[in-house]
Amino acid sequence: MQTGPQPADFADVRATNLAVVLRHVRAHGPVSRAGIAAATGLNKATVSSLVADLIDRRLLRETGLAENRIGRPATMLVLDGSAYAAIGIEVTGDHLTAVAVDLAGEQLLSWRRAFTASFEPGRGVSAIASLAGRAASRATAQGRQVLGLTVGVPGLVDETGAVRRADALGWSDVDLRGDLIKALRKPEYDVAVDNDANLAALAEQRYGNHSGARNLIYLTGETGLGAGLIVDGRLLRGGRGFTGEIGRIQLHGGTLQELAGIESLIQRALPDADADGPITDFAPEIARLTTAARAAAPRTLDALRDVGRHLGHALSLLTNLLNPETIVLGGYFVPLATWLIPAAQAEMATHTLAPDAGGAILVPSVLGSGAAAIGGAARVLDALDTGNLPALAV
Amino acid sequence: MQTGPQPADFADVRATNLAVVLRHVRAHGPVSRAGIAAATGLNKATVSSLVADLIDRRLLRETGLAENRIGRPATMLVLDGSAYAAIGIEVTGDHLTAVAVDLAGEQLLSWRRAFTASFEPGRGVSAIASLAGRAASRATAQGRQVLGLTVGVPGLVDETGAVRRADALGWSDVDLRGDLIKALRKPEYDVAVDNDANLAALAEQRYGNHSGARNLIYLTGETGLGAGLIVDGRLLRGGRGFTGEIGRIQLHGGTLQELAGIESLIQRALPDADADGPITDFAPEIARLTTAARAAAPRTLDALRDVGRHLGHALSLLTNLLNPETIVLGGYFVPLATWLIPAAQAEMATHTLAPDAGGAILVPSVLGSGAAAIGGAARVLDALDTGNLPALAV
DNA sequence: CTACTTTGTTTAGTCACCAGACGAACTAAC
DNA sequence: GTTAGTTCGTCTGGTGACTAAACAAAGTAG
Repeated sequence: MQTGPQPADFADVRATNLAVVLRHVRAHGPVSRAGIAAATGLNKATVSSLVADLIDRRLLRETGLAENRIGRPATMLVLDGSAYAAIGIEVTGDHLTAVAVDLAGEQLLSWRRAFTASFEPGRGVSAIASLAGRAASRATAQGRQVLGLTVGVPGLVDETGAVRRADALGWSDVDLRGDLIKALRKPEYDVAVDNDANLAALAEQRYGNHSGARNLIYLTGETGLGAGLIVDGRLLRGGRGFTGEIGRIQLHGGTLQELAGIESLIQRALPDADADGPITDFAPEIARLTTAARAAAPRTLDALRDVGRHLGHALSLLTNLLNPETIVLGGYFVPLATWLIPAAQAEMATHTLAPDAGGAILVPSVLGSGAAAIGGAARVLDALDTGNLPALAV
Repeated sequence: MQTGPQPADFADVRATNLAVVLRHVRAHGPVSRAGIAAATGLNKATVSSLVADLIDRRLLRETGLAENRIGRPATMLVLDGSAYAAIGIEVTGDHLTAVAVDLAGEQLLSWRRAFTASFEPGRGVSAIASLAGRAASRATAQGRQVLGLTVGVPGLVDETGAVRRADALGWSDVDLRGDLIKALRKPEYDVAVDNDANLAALAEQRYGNHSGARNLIYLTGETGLGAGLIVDGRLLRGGRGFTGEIGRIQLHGGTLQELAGIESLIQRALPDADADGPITDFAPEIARLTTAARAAAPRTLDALRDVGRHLGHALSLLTNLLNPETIVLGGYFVPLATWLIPAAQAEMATHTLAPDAGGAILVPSVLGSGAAAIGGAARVLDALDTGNLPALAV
């Protein structure tokens, strides 16, 4: 039970146990009521009552199938993904990604469109709201109730959902959550705004190769460099909500953003990088970079090794401070992981304990470029896992 | 309510609400039953029942005093510290500190004795057990029930209470908790072992000048250099429990331990420091150091400024990653804080956001040298605050 | 067809909380 | 001094959620 100042009552017991059953079914495939009772320690009668409630809420479904052992056959229960949807939107300097996910983890839609932050937040907010509105309409048209929307932004987001500072977008002090709620005309679903690295970490925890890890760090490799920190099973937020600002940390030679950011990497790894003006679209540059790396171009390999070392140094700091089990590289680091990871691991090994004594393993993300968007949906679905169920449909 | 796999039942509701009442009385001085009900939202009848239970358990006490407002006078309730005691022991390279604290925060005893780790853990364990046993006897002789014992060790302690590695003691793989339980002949009270920085952070959170802070970092300045990290109200433990190993982090020029550890500071700040052999007792050296600093000896001031800068650099990393509100300097850093803090703050200011935008304030500890011992007792008492009450006395 | 096994529901009981009534104890005012 | 008003804390009855145990349901084994 929680340590909070709030007292508990029956509703809390019910919510907790509903969540226990829901999580158990999600984690342990098709199960019978009796199986749930045996595994959770709840009484059979209680499980029956809880399951009936969850079926009413269209969160569980009976599969007609019976098991073929001795005794009365069991009616198996599985997650019913079909009634609800959660929407996540990721904002970067050059595009928006929207995804909708159902409870069973099915991806209902995955949209990507160009986006220009353009130093004028008003239009940016309109574009985000428009995309969110269309995603919600699509989900509704498919007969699904939208449970919530989370927008991931590369920058500092405070606890009220306001963007205090987002260099990659040129924004500061934009009440994104408030403006979105206005633009969406007070939707009945939940609206939240969070840092992109935080959401990507949640996505990895729920859907990644190392899902369920209680200690996981996600390192974004988008325009900015940020970290989402999950320690002891919880996402760290800190005093103002500004955790994981790893790009800002000072190493010998500059900040990590300067030493190992994507822009710096491109400029050092590609001999003919455009010297004039900022890069507006990174994807083709990264493609050229991987080609050059595969061709073993010395300058490219040197730059990748160098960036890997700096990342490794920064990750050794994180490892000494937070003792994670898993570190996931995301964004543009994923296609480059083959070259970055060995250098980073070598650097980490010299400054931290060995993996068998509490060190961390370093892996590339398998979630693709929209990790933060998926994480936005995951944040919404996580609410169900903690007992915050949708009201009964009438 | 918790997200754990455990289902909830009535006992949990009761425990949660008992803890709510207990915490409220501890935080808000003498209160009446009606006052508790109004503040917590619990029903008056429920509060009466909870209070009766807590009085039976000798955790609360009625003060005969009545308030002088209109209406029926209230019978005020306060914490009853007299029935229980919690014991904390801090182990360092050269001494043991034992404290016993009651529920109301009264320090019942504070012992300090010499200790030699001597590369032979067996005798060290005996010495700790002997001290713990005598502290427990003393508390029992005063009519108090001992609720638990926590031993703080400068080093890596895993989740089972085994010391995996403690350089300052020359220990590795010592099952300290198991050995203590054996040596104390399976005491009926709870025995735990934890990292000294973790416990000191708990002590600051419960008893320090910034008590109640939800985001607080404690930096030890004993033989080793470690950090206790409290983020979002919880102490971070990480995958193996090895968080806060800040001495091990690599900065330009060496590890933080090498750059800003007490030994390094003494050797650089005192021109005539013993060059031969390790320093066995730091206290007199620190005293000489403060004298030299007050006399504005250039070499001393330079060394302090330098160490302050390195600490500031390391703390800027922590601040960017964890966004704490408060950072507390402990151990031998406390008498030197006057000279260390300005340099550290200047360094932090250049690498982090300004305090008004989410930065951290840096202060010396006010708890004295036995902070980890006090924290050991605090860990025991924290169990009460989360509903883990002692069984009813018969 | 009978015995056995396992599932899931039903019934009765307990426990903790809540709302509202009520007695207790005191102040204020006439 | 009596009466009204206020606040405190307890008491009573009611509700919701869990549990244990009995039981009906639906199969297998022989």
